[in-house]
Amino acid sequence: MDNINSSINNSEDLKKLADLLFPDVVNTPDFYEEKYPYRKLPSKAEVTRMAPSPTGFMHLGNLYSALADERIAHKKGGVFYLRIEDTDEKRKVEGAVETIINVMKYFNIEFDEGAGFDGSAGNNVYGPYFQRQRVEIYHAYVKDLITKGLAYPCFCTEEELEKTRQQQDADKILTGYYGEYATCRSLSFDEIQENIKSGKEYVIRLRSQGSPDGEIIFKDSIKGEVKLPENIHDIVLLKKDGVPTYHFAHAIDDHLMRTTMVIRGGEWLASVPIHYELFHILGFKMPSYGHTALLMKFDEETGGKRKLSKRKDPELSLDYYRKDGYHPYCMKVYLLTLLNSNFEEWHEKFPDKDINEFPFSTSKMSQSGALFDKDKLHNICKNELSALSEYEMYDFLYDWAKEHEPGKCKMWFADKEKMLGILRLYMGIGMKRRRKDFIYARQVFQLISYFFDFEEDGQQEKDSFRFDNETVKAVLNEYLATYSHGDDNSAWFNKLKDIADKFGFASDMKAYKNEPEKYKGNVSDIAEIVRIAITGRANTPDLWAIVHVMGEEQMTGRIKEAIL
RNA sequence: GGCUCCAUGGUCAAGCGGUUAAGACAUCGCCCUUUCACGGCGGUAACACGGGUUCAAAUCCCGUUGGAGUCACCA
Repeated sequence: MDNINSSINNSEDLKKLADLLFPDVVNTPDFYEEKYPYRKLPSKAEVTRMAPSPTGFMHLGNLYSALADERIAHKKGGVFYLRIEDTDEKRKVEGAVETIINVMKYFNIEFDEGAGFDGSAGNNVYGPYFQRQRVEIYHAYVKDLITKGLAYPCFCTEEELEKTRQQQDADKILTGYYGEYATCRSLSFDEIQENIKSGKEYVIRLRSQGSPDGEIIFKDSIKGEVKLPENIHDIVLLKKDGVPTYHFAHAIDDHLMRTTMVIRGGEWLASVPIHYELFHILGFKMPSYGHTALLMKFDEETGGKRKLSKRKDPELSLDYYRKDGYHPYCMKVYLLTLLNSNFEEWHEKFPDKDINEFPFSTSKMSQSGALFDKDKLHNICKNELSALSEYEMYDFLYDWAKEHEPGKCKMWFADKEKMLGILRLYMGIGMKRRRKDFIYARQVFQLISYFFDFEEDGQQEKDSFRFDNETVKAVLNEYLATYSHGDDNSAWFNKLKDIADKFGFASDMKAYKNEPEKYKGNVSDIAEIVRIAITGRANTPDLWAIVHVMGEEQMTGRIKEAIL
């Protein structure tokens, strides 16, 4: 250990230093190695994790990579756990952990162990899963590193650091705390003791063993072989409050929790050298890493793609999708199609198979960042929703409405049979082919609103008649006069044809097409008048079916109202 | 700026040295049709650029350009 370039180079002084800094730490790394043994899992099973900081804000990108982690763990009987990276007090938001667990639950992604579990099931043997509750573990390892001369206290203030950074910037050299700029590297034991006695605050830094010319070649399970420079920075291991930085906590935790694969956002790729050095210096085996391409968003301002951002893209928050009532299953299908390029094909080939049976693979993950495409999402929603039964749809809508539109929920669900009828009609159940009108809950209720709040003159804009008032009234009066609720679809439509003939509209489309100038219009115009009167819309599903779902009374009311 | 990753239609993407360069979404047209939707058929639309290597390059190499990420006592 003579290449460590320490001013304190006899092991006795190092031991003294370690005891000075961490007098209360008694456990050694060996203790924890024994306490958290390797997991006994089926071969090829992977241990993955989701490790958010407790800001409580989750966006699509989080779900995207969590889904990858979850699939990888669960496809072969592995473990997927939740660890909370709460080392930064400033980020902490009350209730965030619950939010995270709930959101994940909403999207049907369950953790096997981790934060939020009480341990009664014996599934938290690798805990605690909150990093703030693990400081004694980190301290044990840091103390060990100090004993080995691989870490040291640094008393530099933030101002001093900032100053050298600016100087380095001006000199156009690499910024950071390394080599000759790592001034606290060479402090003697006495100097350190003096500083501590005088109450100076300090952090613990890594004594980096990397060389400026060094290169590491690392195999990323998504990106393939990546060449990166060795880390040479004496990065902070423990902040002045004794809490570890992300990098250090990551190395300790993923090792002790026996994580085998880390799937994380591509923004972490650049810090792999740090993690590489940390794992090696600690004597840990590295898990395999997969850095996902970041989910991008089209930026109106710049006209280009960019990473999803929490601050700028609230509409990509998972809450947004929950509020509008996007079905979690559809979201999952969409994310899966982005995640694995062959998923879409597989899903189409085996529409009845549980999507969890899909052979998910990191090698099929995209290299470049995908742009979030709402059109595609909507298309998937339409397809997936059209495959549900009316009862499944009913439950889904009810659950959503109860939570997000409690005021209208009562009205919508007052008559269960009516609602089921509407759903059958709009989903095309019983028809040769299903309709695909539904995208998300809020949109569904907009679509079917005329069954309910028509009279209340809702926000819904009504389509206007394309014929003069007189004609409209005459047609509607005739419609009412001849209407008989017992008519079947074709009898009903024949009456519409009769009305057409009576008022100079063509009842025969062919005849109309041949000589359009001979008529005022055709049956479809008659149907349109009736349709607008009843629904307020020029476009709806089959009118006869609508009338029979809403009932004669409501229909008659609508017509009369239109005649007024 | 340094380092790193990425580059096929508007979007997501197949492609692994020889293809008429798939497919999906979007878009447009036609058909079906009382409107809408569904469905069917068809169209527009791509290998960023420049050099190599090779009989042959979207595919391999180098450069350029472009995009993205990252350079904290944040994760």
